[in-house]
Amino acid sequence: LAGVGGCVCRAPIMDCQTGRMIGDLTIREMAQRSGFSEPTLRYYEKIGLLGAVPRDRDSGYRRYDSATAERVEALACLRSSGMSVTGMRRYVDLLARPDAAEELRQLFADHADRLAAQIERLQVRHEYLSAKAGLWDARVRHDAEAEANAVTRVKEVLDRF
Amino acid sequence: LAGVGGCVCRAPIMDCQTGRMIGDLTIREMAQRSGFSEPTLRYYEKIGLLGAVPRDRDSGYRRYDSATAERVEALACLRSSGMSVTGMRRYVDLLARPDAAEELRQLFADHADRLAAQIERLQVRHEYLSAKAGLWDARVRHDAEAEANAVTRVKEVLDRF
DNA sequence: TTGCTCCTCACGTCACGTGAGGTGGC
DNA sequence: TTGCTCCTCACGTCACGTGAGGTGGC
Repeated sequence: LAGVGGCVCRAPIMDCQTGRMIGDLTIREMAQRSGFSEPTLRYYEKIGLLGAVPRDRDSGYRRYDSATAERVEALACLRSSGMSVTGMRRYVDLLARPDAAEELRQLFADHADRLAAQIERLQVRHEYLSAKAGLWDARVRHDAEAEANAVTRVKEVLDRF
Repeated sequence: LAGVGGCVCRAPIMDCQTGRMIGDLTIREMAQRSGFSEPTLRYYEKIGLLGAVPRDRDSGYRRYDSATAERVEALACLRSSGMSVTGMRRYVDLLARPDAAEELRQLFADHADRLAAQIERLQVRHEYLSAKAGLWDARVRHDAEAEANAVTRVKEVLDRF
């Protein structure tokens, strides 16, 4: 993609080298970008979360265009904030409705809040893990004072759960 | 528990009102503290992750003492940083060995790093979700300028994945 | 020919969730 | 008696993962 330069048009354009539309992604690329595995992408398509994913004329292979890729990335954010597949299906259904802007706003705002709360919990857990690492480090070094301090630190973190 | 006050001893002591050892937790309390569901706690016990959970003499109900509760909380931190059940079993096995301090230090340090990386990714996803909420908010308000700004913001966040 | 990526379809797996049927103290 | 929490055990479910068997361009 780098070095193509000079193209300022927005319409899809063919890459002379690969014959693929520039910007379209293979399933492997889509998996890496989104964090979903390849089987998961096929699974989501099968159960109707992605609609019709475009295919390469010749090979029949999936080609994720920018619209599909955008949807996949939105789903990845919702999934990683703890939304179930049922919840994602609800999102996709809303997208198909022309009058659902307010519901969509609400859905994203809710999930942003949920994710923020989850991040806070994970930060406490992170402090716990590093306190535990410190504790075992003190034990490895046979440093009784550091161990006592680490024990105190672990207990303090536990109280924050 | 509040109002018991005045007790500075460390040994378990019986609560006159409930007949339970002070500090011991029911399965419901353990579930709330750890974030695991009750079935999950029973499941983990069944597959050997918790060893022998103490039982109430009379009722036969589970009573999570402080040692068990500490283990459950450690497992909760490892689980929420993405460790599999197999990984948690490895942790439990290390705990049983007297010479595994270095491995345990490494295990916690690794998982602290992993969790830190995960938190960073989630923060980007959070920005994406709130940018999307802003986008749909602009659409609800029919504010074309805000919508254009929101589109830009969403694209900027996407580039950070 | 080898190696690589992709395909479909069926079955397997992981980590629980649920529900039936039952107990024991206020 | 009712309501509440807890129990065991079997089966169900969710969200994929894996593996067999096959294709198509370098």
